[in-house]
Amino acid sequence: MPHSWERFYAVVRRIPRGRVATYGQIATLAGADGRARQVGYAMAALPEGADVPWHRVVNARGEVSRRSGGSARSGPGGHWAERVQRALLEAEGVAFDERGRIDLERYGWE
DNA sequence: TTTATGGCTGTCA
DNA sequence: ATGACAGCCATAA
Repeated sequence: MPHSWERFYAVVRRIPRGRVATYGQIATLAGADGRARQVGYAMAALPEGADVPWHRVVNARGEVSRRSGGSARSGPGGHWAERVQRALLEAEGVAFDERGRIDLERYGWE
């Protein structure tokens, strides 16, 4: 696991329970402004069981991004991730609207 | 080395 | 509001 990703993970670990942050935000806070895509990459590579609340990271529209790969594992990079992510957030009190989107004005971090 | 490939994002139609 | 496009740049091959 590349060292550069640790910076992203460190920022994600600071996201408070019940709030969400965008990829771009993570990149900026990690001192890598404009590298949102790398953040997504790092999340997808995150091993299952890592002590990083990856589910609190969503895209700029406040929705859970679709995974492209076909991995069947239930970890961050698998198919089930979308469902798991939503379930974990709802369990923390984050509300999704009928379209599966989060109100960033309300649940956004910072 | 060079190329391809993205859990993205801002802008514009 | 949604969808297409073009930048973005670290990894992997």
